[in-house]
Amino acid sequence: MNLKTLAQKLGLSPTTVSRALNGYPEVSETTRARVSAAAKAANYHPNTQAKRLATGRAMAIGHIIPISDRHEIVNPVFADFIAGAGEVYARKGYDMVLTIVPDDEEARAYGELRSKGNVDGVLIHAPRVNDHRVTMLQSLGLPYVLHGRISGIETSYSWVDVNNVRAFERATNFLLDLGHQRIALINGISDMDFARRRRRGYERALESRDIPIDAQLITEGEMTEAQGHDHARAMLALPNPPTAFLTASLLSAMGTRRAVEEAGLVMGRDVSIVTHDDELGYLKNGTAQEPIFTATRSSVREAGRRCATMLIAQIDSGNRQPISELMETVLVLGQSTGPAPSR
Amino acid sequence: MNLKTLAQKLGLSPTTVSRALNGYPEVSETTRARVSAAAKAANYHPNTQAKRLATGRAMAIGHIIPISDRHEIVNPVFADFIAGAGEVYARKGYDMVLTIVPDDEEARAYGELRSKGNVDGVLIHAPRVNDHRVTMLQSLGLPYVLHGRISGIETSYSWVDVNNVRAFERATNFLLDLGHQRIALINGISDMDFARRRRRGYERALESRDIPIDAQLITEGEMTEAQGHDHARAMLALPNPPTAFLTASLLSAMGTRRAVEEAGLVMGRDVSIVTHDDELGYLKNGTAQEPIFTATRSSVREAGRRCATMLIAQIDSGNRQPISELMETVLVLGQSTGPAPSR
DNA sequence: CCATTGGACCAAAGCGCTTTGGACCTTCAA
DNA sequence: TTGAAGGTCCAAAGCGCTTTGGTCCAATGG
Repeated sequence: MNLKTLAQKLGLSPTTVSRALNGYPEVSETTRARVSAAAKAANYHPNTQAKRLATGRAMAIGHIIPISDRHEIVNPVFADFIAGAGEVYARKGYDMVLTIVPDDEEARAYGELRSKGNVDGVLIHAPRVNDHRVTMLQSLGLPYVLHGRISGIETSYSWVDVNNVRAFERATNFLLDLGHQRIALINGISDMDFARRRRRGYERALESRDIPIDAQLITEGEMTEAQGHDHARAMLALPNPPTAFLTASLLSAMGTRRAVEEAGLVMGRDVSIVTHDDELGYLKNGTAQEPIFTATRSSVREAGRRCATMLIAQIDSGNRQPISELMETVLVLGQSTGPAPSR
Repeated sequence: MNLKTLAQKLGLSPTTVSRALNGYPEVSETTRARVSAAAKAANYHPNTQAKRLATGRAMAIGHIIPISDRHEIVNPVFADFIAGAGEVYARKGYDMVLTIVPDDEEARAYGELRSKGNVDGVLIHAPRVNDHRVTMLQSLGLPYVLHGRISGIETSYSWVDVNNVRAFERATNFLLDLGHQRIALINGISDMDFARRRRRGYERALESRDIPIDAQLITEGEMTEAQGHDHARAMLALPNPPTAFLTASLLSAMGTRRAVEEAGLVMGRDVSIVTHDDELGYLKNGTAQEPIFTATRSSVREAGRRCATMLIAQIDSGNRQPISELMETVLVLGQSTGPAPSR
């Protein structure tokens, strides 16, 4: 079933049918009703490719996922982000196009997406410090929104981000207020912009209380359970071990807890843990009422929604003025923190 | 830059340029070389929409992700599967189109995808018992491949699946061989076909040794850390607690371990755990050499690759003959299992 | 020497839609 | 009564590609 046959069946021209279905004013309400009824009855949906070609709009948003041996971007956070963005796309009639690409071909992939014209814009994941993608997209003229920001770049761009500095500054202050002096940071990969910002927040809190920063208490890496465990275990074996941990993800926190318990310590009494919680769908921090870990919380799915909304707004309006949105975290109290143990 | 201007620049007709770039024989090798050089120099890529319209092929595969409050399909397994499939798509020049849809609109979404013509085929995730999607797709005439199978359906269809029955039968036998008699199964949601099959494997092993199946030792649910923990804890509190657990995912296994340790027991000595391990990128079962959990292992990313390969083969060949592929698991030995404790 | 073959190219139609630039008719004000 | 205005519809020209059905010319075989 295509436009032409539908039009014939109705005794109308394709023009009129198209206009009726697309809500143009120059068609009487009675025929519009007739047309939409017939379209529904025939289960007619305009061919996407034809529509795209005619309008010059792909009605699709691209997500490029680099894949490498060293580094996993296909992570739980990504899945939830996608889900959030996808909700918005579906509502707005956009498709989501995912491209998996070896990370050394990422630049080429953006260029191709652009020149082949199969997306109207792209969403940028996991920006790194000094990330080159923004300047590349700028020169390509392809609309984009970043999930995160890029330290050390001067061009302005559109982004949605969590206030990571503030989140980790607050979390650190919270632990300091509980009397902890030896606070460890188990961070994400230092190359990642968000990790850099979290560290800054952590350091800022310590500095403001004149507590020296101990490099031994700061580690970074892929945010897995094993990482949390291994790093925490190593730090707990120090002559002067930390009494509190700040971790960058729930998985790291789970690993940290395991190390704590293996050391014969009790979480929340001997050792406190504060983590960042992305509110992933299948990886919950206890229940909403009773969190296990004290955590800085911010829904990554909601971030996905906002990124998508922002990008579509930019595309639809044709406005290339960079805009941005900073999401604040909440600090939820769980069972993993308590006053620093007295020596 | 489009075909016409490129052709003009070369002093050729669009026909010839198109043919040169698409490898048709009726063009001399010298002009072909000239054309492809010019195309590369001009960074020319044929417009996807136009190509699709002209060829009638979307060069895209759809994945429909239902989303609901009760049930999370946007899970870690999904992300890795997507990554595997996406690798293949990229290599073959296909796009991956993700559609996030409220689960009560899933059927409509398939129909729309079909009639709007934006994909050439779909990959079906997480089939449930008596899943209706296969019959629907059959009647839509849209090529598809299932990741998993559907118990209780008689029509034949194409699928890629892990031999879940065998995997869990072997795992159970392994525990039985170690002397365990009280073996618990912490399963995925019973509505899921894979969960049904795993249970069957578990029960089959027990039956073959005349060990009664104890309903108290079988639970099901979303495969999260919390589920593993809560279910294991409850079972360990039974008057006659299990000495071994079979879990359906690494997260569940981690939760189970936590419950074991909370109970003051030692994993691998007092309580054994065998889990299924999907070899997720960011959620590893220890290292390849030293697994933490004894596990039935099968890469879900590889399954994604095979599904994609199979689907594309079907689409390209036009062959609608159902085909299938059964992947066997390996049973890797970790530190989580040991002989049953003597009373 | 002529008909045939095959190699290299091209004009034009078509994919299914949108959109421009009318056409036709009714209504209304002057 | 007439011209303008407005409402409703349509024919046809694209969008950028592929593909059908050629043309033209050189080579080849009888």
